[in-house]
Amino acid sequence: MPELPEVETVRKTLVELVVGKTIKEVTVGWPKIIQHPLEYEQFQDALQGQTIIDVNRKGKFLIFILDDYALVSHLRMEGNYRLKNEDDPKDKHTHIIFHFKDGTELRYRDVRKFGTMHLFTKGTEETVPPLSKLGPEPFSKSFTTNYLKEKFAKTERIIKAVLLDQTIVTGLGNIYVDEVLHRAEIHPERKAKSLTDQEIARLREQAAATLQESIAVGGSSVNTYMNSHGLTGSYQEQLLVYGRKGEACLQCGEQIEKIKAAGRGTHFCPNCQKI
DNA sequence: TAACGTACCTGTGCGC
DNA sequence: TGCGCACAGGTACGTT
Repeated sequence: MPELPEVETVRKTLVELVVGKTIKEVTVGWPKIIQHPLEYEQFQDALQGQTIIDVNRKGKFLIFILDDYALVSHLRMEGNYRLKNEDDPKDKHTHIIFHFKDGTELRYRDVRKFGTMHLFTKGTEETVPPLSKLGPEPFSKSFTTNYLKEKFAKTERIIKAVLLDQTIVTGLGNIYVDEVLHRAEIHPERKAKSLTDQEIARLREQAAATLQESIAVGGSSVNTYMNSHGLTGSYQEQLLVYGRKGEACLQCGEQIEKIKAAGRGTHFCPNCQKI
């Protein structure tokens, strides 16, 4: 499932593949993916003749910058983009196709149809949801120990739930939250407000480091994620706890456990991460 | 208002 | 072998 490092990898490849291309028309096979405007025909009409100027990212959202619009795309669980020629065979899970004037097309494929797209007038996209609700990214200047301390003090939730909350910190998903908590030696079911200053500092540091290390190797490729070249990342080889239930902890040798926390499958080492 | 539960989806894996 | 069910998970929205 794409989290911040995977989305960043997709963004980089999209910049190489589609910047400068002009959209001839758009095919929408599953209208529910288009969240804004409400009528998908308006989405199709607006995109006709638009050239892709850049591809940005905020948290796990991709932002296609066009002449007059910004297309905000979330891949959710299994969404991915592939650049194809118009005569290449179609796949049954391809739901949106951006046909370019040069005969190529950008295909949005999403087995579970969870992904979303919002089209806004350029310049307004950051002022409305979903982007306006996002908190800072783990490597932004505003993501400080004091910022976290303030947020944690105001909630009764466990740390796992708080780190998954994109309004607190954007970019972490289930995999990286487990990894960051293990690296910071914090039990996922600890109340966020119970963390010491030292633990919060460790958490902040590990969140930034984990994501940066993953971006450097192209993200992780758990399950079905692929970037737009059809290539996979390699960070999954460095995962310390996620998907390793019953295996030995690489730090201490204790068996990795899997529980349900914040409604999500949660992996941790009961020895390194004591409650 | 905060926190929790559920819906959205489909492929996969497991048990019977 | 084949069927049916539980599970996976990010976010929005409804409920408590």
